[in-house]
Amino acid sequence: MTVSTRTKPTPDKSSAPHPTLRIYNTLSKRKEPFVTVRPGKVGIYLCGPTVYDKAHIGHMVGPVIFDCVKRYLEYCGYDVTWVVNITDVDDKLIKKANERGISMLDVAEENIADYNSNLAALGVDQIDHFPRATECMADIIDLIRSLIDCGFAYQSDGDVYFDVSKDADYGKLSNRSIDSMQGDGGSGGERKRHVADFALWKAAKPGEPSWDSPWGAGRPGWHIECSAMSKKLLGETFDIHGGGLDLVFPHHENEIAQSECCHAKPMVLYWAHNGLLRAGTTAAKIGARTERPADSPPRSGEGLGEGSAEAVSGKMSRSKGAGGLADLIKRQGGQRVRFFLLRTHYRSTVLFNEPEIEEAGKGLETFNRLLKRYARITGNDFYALKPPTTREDGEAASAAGSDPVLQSAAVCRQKFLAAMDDDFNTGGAIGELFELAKITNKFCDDADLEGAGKTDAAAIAHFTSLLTTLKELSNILGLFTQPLPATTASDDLLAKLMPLVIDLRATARRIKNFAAADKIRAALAPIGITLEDRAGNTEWTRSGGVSDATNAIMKLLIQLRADARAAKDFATADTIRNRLTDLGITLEDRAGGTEWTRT
RNA sequence: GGCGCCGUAGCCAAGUGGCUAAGGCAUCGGAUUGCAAAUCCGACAUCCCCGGUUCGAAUCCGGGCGGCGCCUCCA
Repeated sequence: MTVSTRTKPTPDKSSAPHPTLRIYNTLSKRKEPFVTVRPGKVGIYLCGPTVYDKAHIGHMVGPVIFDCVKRYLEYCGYDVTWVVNITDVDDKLIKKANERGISMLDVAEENIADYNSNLAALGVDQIDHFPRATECMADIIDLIRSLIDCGFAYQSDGDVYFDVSKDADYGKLSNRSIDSMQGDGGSGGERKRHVADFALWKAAKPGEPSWDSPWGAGRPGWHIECSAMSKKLLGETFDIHGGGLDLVFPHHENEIAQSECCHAKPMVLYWAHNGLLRAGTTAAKIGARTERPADSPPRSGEGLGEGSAEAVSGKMSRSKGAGGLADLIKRQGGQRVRFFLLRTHYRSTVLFNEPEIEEAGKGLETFNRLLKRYARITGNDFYALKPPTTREDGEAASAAGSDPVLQSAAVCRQKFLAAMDDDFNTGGAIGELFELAKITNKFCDDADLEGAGKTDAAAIAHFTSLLTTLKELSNILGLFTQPLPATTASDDLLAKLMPLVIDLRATARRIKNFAAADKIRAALAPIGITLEDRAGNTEWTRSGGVSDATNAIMKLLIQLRADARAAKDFATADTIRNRLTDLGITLEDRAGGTEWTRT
């Protein structure tokens, strides 16, 4: 019955196992020591999006984790090639194109642009190849022809189907048997020999985009493109194949069937599947004030109406109303979203809701403050530090010091790497990053680096060493790789107004008018601005608060000027107006109040 | 029905046989501060329930209860 001649993976052709790294393999359902097909080289293939609509946050889980996987493997000394495919031929794309009266390609281009900008915002910049199905037709057709020649596929009325009964191993990834396959076989079921057979090539229907083939005009089935593209770019057997857990069956099962029947050798050494996102059970989200007791069960389907941007509970998928990734990034910033995704192990289900991202953001601020502290103390830029880029160099650098503080940093580094070695446990690794931040802050405090210790060259050198280790490790996670995005035009004005506010408060403090000083600080709080008094100056940060902080600050300044005038403190009132004038802002006192304009 | 995952503090989340069960958020003390913020110090869980294996289990096995995914397109 079966003609499969496949052999088991051949370890003798693989590299020696990495001494410490283990990866969970969906195929074996256990963690395995990491070996590669070719010594020192790693090929990674990740199933990318079908670009029929804008991306949602669920599409970012795979890219973010594999971005870290590549960074880590390169850090460990491997030469990594990472491929993410784009499916740009598909029923849904055709449907969307027809609805909008544009071509399938235009739909694809639009959504690829959206996908790419989302990747960029999350700092995913390690992808080497973005093959598209429409650009690989020749490879796809070759593979189908080869499968027909070998007897694993058959033509049927312009379609071509894969014959699962010829594949003895069919079902090994998703652990199911052909006999258990049920259903009517979906569209084209009557043309299949077995309900589990799946299309390799679909005959064109009138008006559909199509390509010429030995079986007539048509287009490829969903699964074949991945077999063809991975073969083209990574070879017949490659190292890691990733994708969402929801792709295990049928997509990856069918990829294995196609590739292994065609090549008579294993397709992939490690199947690595990321967990899926689930919408959180708390309702809090923009525009929806509904509160629900924490122990009250979510009701399926709630909040999925037209106006709802996100599902209240349940799986994150387009059909449930997930979406608006670009808006989410606009609100929260890409770094927060990346950090949020990395807090949890990639194989876990992630409960997604915006308050959780904000909570993650609070943790992130600990690091951003430490980076600013470094700049404040040393005058140097954290982002310009040049840490070791390989595990080997890092090992040598961290072994150098005998100082107890540097020793404890070395322990953090080791635990961090141990976590990454254990199936890329980014959550555990981030814990060590926090530990390292605490050690570093404590060192600053103990050595009084913001005071008398500022001139202690040895202490500053240790401080720099600690930050360098932080950079070495955070680079692996793709965090703090570059300064946060530049401010927008309105933020730009805000940044010019704040020194004036801070100066006014400083003056009040100098003359011990703490009531006035505290009034200013209290007024900033609802705007989302926090002040931090340092030796010599005051720093401010903004998070959350009102949307138009600039306008709120202007209102505050106008009020402060009015207060000063009422108290006959014309010097302060004039200072405010003059400095605003210098910033290009004109105040106009009218009967109903003071108005401001930008010139 | 078939296949599979999960249940650790108020919340998020590491740990999957053995030192005091990481870390974050929140909360409460303390140091510091004019007061704050930031930072540091300290407090805060015996791991869903029952039984079993073991010198020893959150971690392995069995049985419950609860939540979730796939089996149709999905990252």
